[in-house]
Amino acid sequence: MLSIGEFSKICGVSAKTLRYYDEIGLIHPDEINGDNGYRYYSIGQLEKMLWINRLKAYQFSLEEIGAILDWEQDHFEANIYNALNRKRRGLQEKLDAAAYTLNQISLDISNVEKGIPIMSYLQQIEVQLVETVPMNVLSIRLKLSSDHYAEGYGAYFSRLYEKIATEQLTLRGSPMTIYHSPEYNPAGNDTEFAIPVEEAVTGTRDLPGGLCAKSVLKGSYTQLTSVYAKLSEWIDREGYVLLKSPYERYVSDPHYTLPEDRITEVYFPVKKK
Amino acid sequence: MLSIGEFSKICGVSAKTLRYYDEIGLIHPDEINGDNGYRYYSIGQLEKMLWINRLKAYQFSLEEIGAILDWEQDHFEANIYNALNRKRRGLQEKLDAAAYTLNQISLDISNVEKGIPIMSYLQQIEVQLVETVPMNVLSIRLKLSSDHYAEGYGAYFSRLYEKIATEQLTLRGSPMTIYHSPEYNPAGNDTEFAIPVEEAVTGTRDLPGGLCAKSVLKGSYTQLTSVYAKLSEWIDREGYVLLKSPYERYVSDPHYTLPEDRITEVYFPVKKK
DNA sequence: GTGGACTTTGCCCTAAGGGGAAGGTGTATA
DNA sequence: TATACACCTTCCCCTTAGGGCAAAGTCCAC
Repeated sequence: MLSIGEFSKICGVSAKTLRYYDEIGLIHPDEINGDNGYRYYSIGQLEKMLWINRLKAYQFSLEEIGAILDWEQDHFEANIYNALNRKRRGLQEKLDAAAYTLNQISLDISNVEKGIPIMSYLQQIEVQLVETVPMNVLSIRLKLSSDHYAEGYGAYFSRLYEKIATEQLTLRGSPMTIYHSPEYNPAGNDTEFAIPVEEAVTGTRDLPGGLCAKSVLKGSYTQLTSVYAKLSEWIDREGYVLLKSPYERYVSDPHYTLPEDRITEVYFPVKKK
Repeated sequence: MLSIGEFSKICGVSAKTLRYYDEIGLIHPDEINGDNGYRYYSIGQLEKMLWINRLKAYQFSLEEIGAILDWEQDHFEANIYNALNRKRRGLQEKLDAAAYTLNQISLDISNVEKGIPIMSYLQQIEVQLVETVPMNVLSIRLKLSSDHYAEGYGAYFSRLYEKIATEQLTLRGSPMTIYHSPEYNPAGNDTEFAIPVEEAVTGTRDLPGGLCAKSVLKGSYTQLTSVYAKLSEWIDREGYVLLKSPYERYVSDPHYTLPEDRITEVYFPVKKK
């Protein structure tokens, strides 16, 4: 039997952590001295602890790890296979995001080297005043959390496209999303996915036209808030006022376009103050 | 002026977060209504908020961001240049670690596909019983936190090598570290860096030889705890007992060897029970 | 027998907000 | 003008995965 200190040293896990894992039921010492409460771990528990460490390295939460350890033997292989694959996809996404961030920070650094102020890219965003025409759109409106936004984009637009295909409707433009939420909420925003179509059928509604401040974003969606800020600043400076929910028009399909090549139009419906 | 909800929507930051940033002094609303406490943000504050968002994306902590916002104009460029470069290095390291983890998980997945149990790699670790000879070692012993371990390795061994060079000592083997801590502690472990030399001078000590259980690790140091576990299991099964602190011998220099090609020997000084 | 090393529980703390309650306020509409 | 409802406020508790520290008890080697 190994004392908590010995077990700790062999596994590279602090004694505090081992007590915590005992508390949450992840790994209980094989034996606890009834008199003094001293924890004693068996040699055989080392492998379990290594397994926990490995799962931790794969960024499973302790709760997930607890569930994995509880899995029965019979479906273990299929379960772990699925869990590892899911986690791999998640890690890959994080890796891609990190690579993107790294690229961004490198651009900022080279700008600083050239003496270009970091936030000066805002000045490059151009705003025009346009008159949009009314449209008939097929749409779904729902609360969507921002971290599921990418999936949602695919899921809901493809549902709309499916309907357009099966009901043989006539496509009239690029897909759009309209943001109805009064404030930004990471847990879920009131979002409407819409695609312009010719026919007025159930599920379609009229999207009124009118005066809009418009900007075109070339690049990743992470830059969208900058465009929003720029548009807000512009309508304020030019004496306009936001009339209703902003919307975006996706000129390039994100499924077939690299983030840096995407073109997105942002519309702020406005009127003169 | 923008209400907290409007400001929130434009910046993509929740109202809750804005109140929190107000509380910690990161960004105060330009105006607060004295009667009802309503927060009102100016259009001009949008750019500051975008800047904060950008720094957050670069994984600066809110505390760091607060400090950056407080920097005076005169040294701003040099300061931000250094800060961004530091952060870039940090992100790159995280990226590399994530890539390594991703590779590991992929290996595990392919093992599961082949029906090989994930933890079966432990069976591949071989243990031998060896008799080590006494050595004279030049050493430094100190508390070293595990996240500074890699730097420490470089710093302390190079200090030892420098002394060997300046005092013209005779090298007698690969560098080693001896782990004296009774338990693993992420905040700092009692670690001794040692290099065998011929001459007994100040700063050297005798490293007694004796019976050892020994394993050779080929690969990244992240696998070290597995070797420790295997050695512990082995000495228990074979009826030995750990006599004193384990130590490692770095056969390949990590500066010139890729993680997957490194060779490290792990010694557990033992005696028959 | 004693000293020092080891272990126990208990309490508070972390970063960056999220959730929800209770209550006050602004404004569009009937 | 009354009202409904959307919006805003503060307050309090909760989250992850433990770390730090204190007070007290215990083990083992000399």
